[in-house]
Amino acid sequence: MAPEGYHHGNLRPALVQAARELLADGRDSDPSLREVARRAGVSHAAPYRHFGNFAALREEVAAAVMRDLAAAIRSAGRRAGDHPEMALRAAATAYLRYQLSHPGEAKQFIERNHADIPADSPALAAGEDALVALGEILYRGQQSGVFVDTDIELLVKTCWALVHGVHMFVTIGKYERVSPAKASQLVDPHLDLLLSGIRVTGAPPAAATSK
Amino acid sequence: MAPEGYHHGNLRPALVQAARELLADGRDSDPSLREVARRAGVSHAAPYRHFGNFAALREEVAAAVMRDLAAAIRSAGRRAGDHPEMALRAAATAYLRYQLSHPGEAKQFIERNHADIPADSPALAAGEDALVALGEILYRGQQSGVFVDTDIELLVKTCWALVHGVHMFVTIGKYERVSPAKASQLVDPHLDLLLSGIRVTGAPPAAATSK
DNA sequence: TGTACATCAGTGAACGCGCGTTCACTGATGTAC
DNA sequence: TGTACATCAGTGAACGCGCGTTCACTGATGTAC
Repeated sequence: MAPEGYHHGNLRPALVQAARELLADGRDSDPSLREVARRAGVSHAAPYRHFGNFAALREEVAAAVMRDLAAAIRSAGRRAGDHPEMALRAAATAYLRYQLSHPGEAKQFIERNHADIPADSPALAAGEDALVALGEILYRGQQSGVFVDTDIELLVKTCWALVHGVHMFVTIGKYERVSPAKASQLVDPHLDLLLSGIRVTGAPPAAATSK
Repeated sequence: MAPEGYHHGNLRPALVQAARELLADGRDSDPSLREVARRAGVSHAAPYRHFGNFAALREEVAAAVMRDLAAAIRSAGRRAGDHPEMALRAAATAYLRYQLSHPGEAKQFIERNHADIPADSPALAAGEDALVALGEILYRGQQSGVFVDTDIELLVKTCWALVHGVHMFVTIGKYERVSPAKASQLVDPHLDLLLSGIRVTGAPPAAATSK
């Protein structure tokens, strides 16, 4: 991959890549700077030639991961064709497929408190972009009368929550870990439910007063 | 709270309580054994009188938290009355209200990989109980024809994912953190959507063939 | 083409830190007489 | 009621560890002449 020797030549991206691999390996905790350096085959002081501190390295990892995730969602939606429902399914599947293909990589960055992240963070922007990509699909669906005409933010968050939750059930072991190619098999039944609703058609909504 | 002096007299539960408070305080990371002991006003060797190691203390914390969460969900569903939809709303609200009242407490235990937990773990059982409580509500709704008659596991996971996701949006700052009393205001719009579906009634489902 | 030298990406030792755990101890408690 | 003593919940010092960061260094690279 990269030339060996005293001068690595390509250390900065190699460190980011090493960190991503470690995230995938270690199911739980964050890799340390020293682990990342070890993985990249370099002394633990070497990263300081390329990053001011470990936080900067982590931030670059976050940005790379979130950009990849956002791109996966966006391009899946694009490839899916004109029907908004198919695009939604494709985007949802792309999210889960990314998570399955890159286990442990994105989770912590998706769930980071935005208040802890500088407003100009590329990772934050990429995360926002992923939501926007989903939002565009849903908005298109609203415009063409396929999706209900409620608050688009509510719609986006509902869909995101659903897919995020499906993956969570995989990570905690309540869904069997399937190959990324089969991501849609996990997601589709949930989407069916969300698309058509869980209340039986014709059944009366609950009275707003109770208790 | 507990008698002061050389002998604490009530240290075991005090340590669990201290750990829970630290989870709520520290937005992100786990408290250490030494932090917990400090918080309880005791030397860092004292916990070893009551727990074999730190993992055992953490496990007891997990069990206490998950039991409280499960109880909150179950009792809310019970209090909500006969209509399954109201019970579902109550349970969902109870989940979110618990998370808002005890910020940071439950998250990591909910998301723990079950494979890492001994099968006889009380924390695991309590987490399972929370899902069962939700499942009972949904099952009752199916029996009385209010909820669609699909796989109950799918129904449970869909609802859980939704509510879990709503809370995630709070923790990452994409929903304003409201007081626990207002939990239902956050959850209800999402439930409305899930109950009635996001596909416009009468709009044709997407063709199964695309691309 | 060959040499001198500046640049700078790497090294490895050292720092101070907080961690989980152990251990010999101390002192409060409560029971036996 | 008072004393002797066993129990055991606490203490504080010590351990070895991995961490992020710093620093003086070394050696590869590439440019100037």
